Amino acid sequence: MPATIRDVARASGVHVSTVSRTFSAPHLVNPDTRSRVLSTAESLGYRPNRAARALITGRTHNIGLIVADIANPFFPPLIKAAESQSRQRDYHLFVADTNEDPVVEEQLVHALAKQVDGVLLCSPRMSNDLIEKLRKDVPLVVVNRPVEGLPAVVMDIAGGARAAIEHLVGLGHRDITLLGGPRGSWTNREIRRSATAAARAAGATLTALGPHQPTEAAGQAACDAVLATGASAVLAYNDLMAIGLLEALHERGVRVPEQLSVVGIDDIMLSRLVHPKLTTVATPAAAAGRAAVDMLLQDDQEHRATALVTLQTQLVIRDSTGPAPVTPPSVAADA
Amino acid sequence: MPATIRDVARASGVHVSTVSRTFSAPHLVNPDTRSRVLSTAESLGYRPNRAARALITGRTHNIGLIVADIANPFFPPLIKAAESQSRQRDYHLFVADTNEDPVVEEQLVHALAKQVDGVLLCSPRMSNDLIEKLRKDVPLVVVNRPVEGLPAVVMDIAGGARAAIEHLVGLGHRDITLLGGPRGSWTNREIRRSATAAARAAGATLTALGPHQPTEAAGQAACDAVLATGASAVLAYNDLMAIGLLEALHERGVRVPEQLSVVGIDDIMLSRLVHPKLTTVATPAAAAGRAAVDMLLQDDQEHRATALVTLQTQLVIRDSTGPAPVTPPSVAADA
DNA sequence: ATGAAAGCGCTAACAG
DNA sequence: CTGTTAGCGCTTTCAT
Repeated sequence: MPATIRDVARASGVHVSTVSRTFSAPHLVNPDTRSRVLSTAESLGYRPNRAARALITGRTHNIGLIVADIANPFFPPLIKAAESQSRQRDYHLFVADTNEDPVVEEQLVHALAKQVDGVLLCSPRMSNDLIEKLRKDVPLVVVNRPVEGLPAVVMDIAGGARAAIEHLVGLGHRDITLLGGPRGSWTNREIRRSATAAARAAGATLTALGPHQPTEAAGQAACDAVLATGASAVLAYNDLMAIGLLEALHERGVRVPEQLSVVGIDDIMLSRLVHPKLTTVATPAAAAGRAAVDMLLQDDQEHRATALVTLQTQLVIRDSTGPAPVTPPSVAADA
Repeated sequence: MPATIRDVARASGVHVSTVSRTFSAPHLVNPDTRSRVLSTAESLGYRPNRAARALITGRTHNIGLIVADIANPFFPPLIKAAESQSRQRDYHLFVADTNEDPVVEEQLVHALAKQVDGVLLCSPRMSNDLIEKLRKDVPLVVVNRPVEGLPAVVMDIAGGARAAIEHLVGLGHRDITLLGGPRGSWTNREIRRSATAAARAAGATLTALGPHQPTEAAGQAACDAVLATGASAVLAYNDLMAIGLLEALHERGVRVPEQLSVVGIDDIMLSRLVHPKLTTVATPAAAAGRAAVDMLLQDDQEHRATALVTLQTQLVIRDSTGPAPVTPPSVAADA
């Protein structure tokens, strides 16, 4: 039903190859012919079939984007930016959700491999070994995790976590709890490593909890465990967990930041809308989405293969952090 | 480089058509042959090329999803559900963002048309006429808007708006402001129509403001205009705007709900995390995403063409609504 | 500058 | 049940 290249050829009295060239190599065709072809194509409503083109060129002009959870507020800005950047370069974006499941992650890469020119693997939970294997099937760009010899865009999470710990120590906190994120998350390991080092350097103790799902519910559920540590401050794996914790704290009558200081990571929109406004480490999700697309589409294969882009993070101090209390919060809560 | 059907045929000593059948009509091939083919396919890492298949079958097994703004918290749950439902039925999902621009909307439908078996048009801003035209190019399912003769899934926004107004009237509010949403939104028109009727029926006045972008910033910016109406209650186009309004109100020292009651629509995750927790009309975004995919993939063309699925909404009363004050808020704010 | 012909990977009759 | 053949819509040599 839709017009094909043949219809256009017939209607404009040239051969299909000329029509083809008109679209894929316009400079190789006589201006007059070109405009004639173009106008009949226009009038027939002809649009090249990308799938057919892909069959022969090997380039689909599609990109796959795989995320752990579309509904996790960290991802939409990243997805939006990646989509926008893709389309600007005349690519379409497949979006797929793994539900935090590494097995689904692998299936998705395989399923998309033939239909895309590359896959953006965001915050993958699968092993590095598996990533190494999958890259044989399809060009990969990894987001939120460095992988040896593979293009990746990461954020300076270590710097962010350090800044957060230093901020807390500066406020007099000496016992800090780390509310850990999901198993398999590079970001989680990075936070832990960096926060531990920063705490030690400052003579503070850091108690790590987890692993946890990176959700508000998990943050809420971890409240008692957090209080049990007796710490006066918490650094959470992400804002969602921090916000869940904030809620549970509110229910239990623990005042933030008077009794307990809370720091998140990500700076999702929510963070400045909750009460108290969340102190957090801002991560440039949109920039990461754009950068990942750019890396994938970069012509220079050599350069791309080894590139590691690191995006800066920034501590945003709001109202959920304050001076360390004299009395630890678990005791205060009992009072 | 990747194995083709031909490689598999050669390696398993059968013809390509047999391999093809093994995958697309397994019951037509001898069990022994089948398992042999399957295992060599497995060992070669063969996966059917969907694009090539699409070329001949005419079915891509892809679906397009077009939304106004991926980062608008209303959409991620819808996208997630649509993606999950699609994949369960062995379809992949293209996601595209129009930035609330009707022109981009049209371009996207065209751009995706050849690559998908259908497009889910979510909260379209384009005209009905244009939708009618586009349906000639590709099967369409419209979400959040009924279109004559086209499959659509809508929410009972009218019922929700009525419930909201009745809730406010029941609290003694007599002057209500409607904080309008974007031009071109069917939902916006529906809210306005229904809220107006409900207010009239209850002997209350309703002042409509707008159009506005459906964003938090717009809600914030509209604060003064809202106060200027002298109303004691506000129904906003969506939660995002309501939350923006809440913020601005807080800055101006107007207490919610003591001085002004605020109701949102959507029940995004944010709504129960802001302070005060937002009273809102819950809309089933995830169910809509699933339903839309189901409708698109429904075998029965006849039935599909005329189907209109209406999903129920529900008023969720939280803390942003309360009894009408004696003194209107604009005066109180001045005091 | 344009035409002719081959073929990308696959499916779909049609034979056998 | 399996092989043969044709061709989906397009690009790309290779001629002309």
